[in-house]
Amino acid sequence: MSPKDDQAPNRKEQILDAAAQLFAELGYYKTTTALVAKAVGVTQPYVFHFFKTKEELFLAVLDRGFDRLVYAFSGVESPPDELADRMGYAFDELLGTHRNEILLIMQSHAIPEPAIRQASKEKFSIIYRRIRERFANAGIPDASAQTSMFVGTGLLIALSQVLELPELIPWCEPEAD
Amino acid sequence: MSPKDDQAPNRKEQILDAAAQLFAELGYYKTTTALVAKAVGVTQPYVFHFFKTKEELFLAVLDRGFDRLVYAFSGVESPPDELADRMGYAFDELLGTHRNEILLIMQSHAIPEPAIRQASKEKFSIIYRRIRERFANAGIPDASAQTSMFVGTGLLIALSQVLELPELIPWCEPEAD
DNA sequence: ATCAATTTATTTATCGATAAATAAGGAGTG
DNA sequence: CACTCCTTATTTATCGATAAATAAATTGAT
Repeated sequence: MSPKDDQAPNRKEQILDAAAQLFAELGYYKTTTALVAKAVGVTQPYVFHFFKTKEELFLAVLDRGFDRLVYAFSGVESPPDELADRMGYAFDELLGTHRNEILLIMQSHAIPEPAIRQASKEKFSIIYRRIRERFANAGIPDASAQTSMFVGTGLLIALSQVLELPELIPWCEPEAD
Repeated sequence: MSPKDDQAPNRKEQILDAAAQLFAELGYYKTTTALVAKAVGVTQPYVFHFFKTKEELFLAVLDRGFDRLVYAFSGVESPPDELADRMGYAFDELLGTHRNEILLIMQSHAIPEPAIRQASKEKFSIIYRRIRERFANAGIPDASAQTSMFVGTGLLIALSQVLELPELIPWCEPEAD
C-alpha cells in the first residue's frame, strides 16, 4: 500500500472536480463555497478543511488545469511540418475531455485577484515558452510569431465556445456548398 | 439649445467614464457602485438615478466601448494590401486612447451574467462580420480565416497587456541584437 | 477481546462584512 | 412654489470564514 492510501470518497479531489466545473460555469465570484460543497455532498465549512481560502481552492483547480495542458502538449510527437497542427489537435482533444478546465484557463486572466493574475501570468508564460521552444527545435521559421498565432487561436476558440459563436472559427464550420 | 442640453457636470457621462475605468481595472464584481459614485463625487444611491441596476450601467459602458471600436475600424481607409495592417494600427491606437474600454471589451465574455454574455456575443458577432466583410470586399483571399486571425490577435494583445507579458506579442518587442 | 485514548471526518451554528437597491427628504434657484 | 439635483437613512441579502461540537473509526495497552 502506498503511504497515502486514499479510499472511496477522496474528498479533496471531489472538491477540486466540482470546483473546476462550477468555476468554469459560473466564474470565480459567482461560485460560492456553498455551491461547491453542495455539489460534493458535504457542508460548506468543510471545504475550508482542505483549502484555507476560496482563492486557494481556485488556484489549486487552475494549477491542475495548466498541468494537464502542458502535459497534453508534451505528449505530441510529430514531424516538424505537422507539429503545429498536431498541437492544435491536442488542444482540441483536451477541450473535449476537460472542457471546463480549458475554458477556465483561457479566462483566468480576467479575474482581478492579484494572486490569480500572478498565477495566470506565470503559467501562460511557461506555456508560451514551451511551445516556442518546440516550434524552434522543429526548425519552424518565425517560431515566436507562430507561437503567438497558436496562443491567439486558442483564445479565439475559447471565446467562440463561451459565447456560442462557432462562426468565429470558420475552419471548423460546415462549408457553404 | 439642443434638446439634450447638458451643462457643466454631465453626471451621466462622468459616471460612465468612472465606471469604465473601474470596471476595466477591478472587473465587474469588485467594482462597487459606491466606488463609482466616489470617483465621480456623488453618493452611491445617486448612481441608480441614472442606471436602474449595476448591470445596466455596465452594459452602457460596454456598448459605448464597442461603438467606439466599430467606429475606429470604419474610419480606416487603405489600399487592399495594407488593410489588415491599418486596421491593426487602428486597434492599437484605440488601445492607446481608450485602453480601459478595449481591455474591458476583450474580457467581457468572461463575465457570467447572462445579459452581459448576450451583449458581448452580439457585439463580437457584429464586429467579426464587419471585419470579414471589409476583408472580403478588399479581395483578400480567405477573408474568414484572416478575420479570425485578426480577432485572435486582438485577444492575444489584450492578454499580454492584462498579464503584463509583452513577450506574447514579439513583433512589438525590441529585437535581440 | 475489551476498553480507554486519540485521531479522523464531518456537522451545526454563527459572526462580521459588504454590497445592491429603495424610500424619503433636504437644498438651492428661477 | 415647484422643479431639479442630490443626500441621508435604511433594508435586504449573501458570502466567506471561524469556532465549537459530534460521531465514527483506529490504535494500543491489558
